[in-house]
This record gives sequence, structure tokens and C-alpha cells, in this order.
Amino acid sequence: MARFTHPRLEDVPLDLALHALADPNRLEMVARLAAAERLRCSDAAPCEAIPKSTLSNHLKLLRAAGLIETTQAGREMINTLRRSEFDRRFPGLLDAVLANRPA
Amino acid sequence: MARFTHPRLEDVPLDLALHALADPNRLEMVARLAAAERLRCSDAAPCEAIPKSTLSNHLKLLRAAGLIETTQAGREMINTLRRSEFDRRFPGLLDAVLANRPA
DNA sequence: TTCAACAGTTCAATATTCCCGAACTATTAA
DNA sequence: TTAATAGTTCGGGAATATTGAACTGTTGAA
Repeated sequence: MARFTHPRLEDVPLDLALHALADPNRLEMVARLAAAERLRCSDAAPCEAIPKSTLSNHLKLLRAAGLIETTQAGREMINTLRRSEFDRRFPGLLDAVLANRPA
Repeated sequence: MARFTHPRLEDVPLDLALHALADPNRLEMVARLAAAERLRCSDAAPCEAIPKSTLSNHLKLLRAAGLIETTQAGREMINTLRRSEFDRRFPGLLDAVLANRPA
């Protein structure tokens, strides 16, 4: 099964990071990861209704934006927020976005 | 000639605001407006090469995101950043984004 | 007054990106 | 083995973005 590639944060452009956050579903996923530390893909999903392939795509985009790390554990994929690295790369950005997230 | 519609900031969703900022050209335009107060469309352009119709579209999107206000002055359109309103709606967001903008 | 130039918008066609069903891969439990 | 689970990848239709060409309004000059 695919092994994921995680970019170095210094290689992530701001546009890409903002683009990743500029989607309600992905932002909800990031918020869940910010609250939960470790989440399987299906548990990171923003809602029940979202198709698996769409979810997988969102997670891929979040990885490319340096926001999450995914590791395999048995047949599950465990996702975590790369919070400290992301904060070092874009100080204050994630805080500001999460703080302004709709309820 | 068209008269522009400017949304109330409370009607602007976070996604839309982030999407507007998640583009290098638009972000550059916002940065210029943040530095200059009042700018004609062509002076707000991120570079020489960008076509007029594309520029016009970017400005429309920035208007829809509540980031700028456009008023007519003779045959020119004058754009200004709706800084204080935007900051009230999304505290800290624009600062964080601008601060992390590439040089 | 026309008329040409200017500043920008709108339209429509093309190009790009996104979404999601279907097929696939890998791992585990029976 | 086999069936179930957890997710990825592929491909095609839907939605967005880009941009050249035509258009609208405004101004200054003949």
C-alpha cells in the first residue's frame, strides 16, 4: 500500500496552505485533528455523508500542505496535525484560522 | 457602468475569505492595497503581464470576500482595503496572512 | 458637439481543477 | 483460503478559472 510523502514545511508555499484551509470540510477535519491528536481517516471525516474517495483526496491535500502526517498502523492510517512545525513555518496562521472557524 | 455590490462582512463565510487570499496574485494585490490605501485597478495589479479581464475577475472575488471596496471616480475605479471591517469580522486573520506572505 | 482614447466590465470559449463511483490494494480475523 | 475492513487510485462528468474580444461609460481635444 502507498507510503505517504510529507513535504518539509519550508517547501510549502503560503498559497497552498491557505488553499488547504479554504474548504469547509477540510477545515473541519483540521479542527478535529487539533482537538484529538490522533485520528483514523474515517474518524477525521467532517461528516458521515462524505464519500471515501473524496475524504482520501482531502487528506492528500492536507498532507501536501504540511498540515497533517499520516502513518500506517495495521490496516488503518493514523493522522496527526503537524501543529508545531506548521506554526513555526506560518506563525499565528493556524490559530487565527481556527479561532475564526464557524461554530 | 456597473455599480458594485459589497457584502456585509457578517455575511462573508470564512471559506470565501480564505479562498480569496489563497492565490498569489490576489494576495499580492491585497498587500499592495494594505500599503497604499487607494489604488486604481491597474495599479493594484500584481504584475504587468496579467490580462485585464483576469484582473477584473480577481477584484470581483476580493469584493465578494469583503476584502475590498470599489468606487467609481470618473473613468477610474478606486479600490480600498476594508481593513477595519474585515479585522472585526475575522480578528487576526489578515495580519497573520500578510505577515507570512513571501517576500 | 462629435470623436478618439482610456479604464475597466462582460461574454463566451477554452483550460484547469474538483468530486465521487467503481475498481483496486493491503491487512487482519475467522 | 476467504471475507471483511480501511483506505487509495483511476477516470469521467461537473464545477471553476483564465483570457481574448467585444462592449460600456467617461473624459479631453478638435
